Amino acid sequence: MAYWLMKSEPDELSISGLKKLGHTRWDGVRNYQARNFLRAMAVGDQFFFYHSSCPEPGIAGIGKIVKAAYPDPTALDGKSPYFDAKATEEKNTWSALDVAFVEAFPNVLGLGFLKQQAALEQMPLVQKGSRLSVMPVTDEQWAAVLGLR
DNA sequence: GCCAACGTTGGC
DNA sequence: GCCAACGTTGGC
Repeated sequence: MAYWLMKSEPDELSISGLKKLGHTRWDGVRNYQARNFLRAMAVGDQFFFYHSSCPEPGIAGIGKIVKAAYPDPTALDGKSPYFDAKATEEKNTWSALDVAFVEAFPNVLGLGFLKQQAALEQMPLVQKGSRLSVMPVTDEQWAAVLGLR
């Protein structure tokens, strides 16, 4: 089993939103590096749910993968903000997967706080200029974050 | 709203 | 294949 971190704008989907839904499709990823990580995810893998572009950016909880990557339907949907004119039914570059709620942290672990943790300094998340929205998390980093809850 | 940093596009 | 211009991300 592998560990990951995925960013979401809470206005779009927050950890409490995922809790209410139970499970949902994770779609709209339009970056090749992030997409390749999506495709590497297996059913049962867990991920830190990160809130981005909001008043309190940080890790807000945990989710898990319940269905491995498949072609992202939003790329073919002209009404979707994630529509990609170059994508077709036969050749859809983009991937989505299904995730489920696991846990909401009692408090969001803020980005500033995470940056203070020596155990996390290798994470792209805390590195200057990094905009990667899906990234792997090592066993050690996973355990370190769990210890901060 | 600002802006640094990055990824993508497209002319050459 | 280079690289300038542009668009986007995301923290502040």
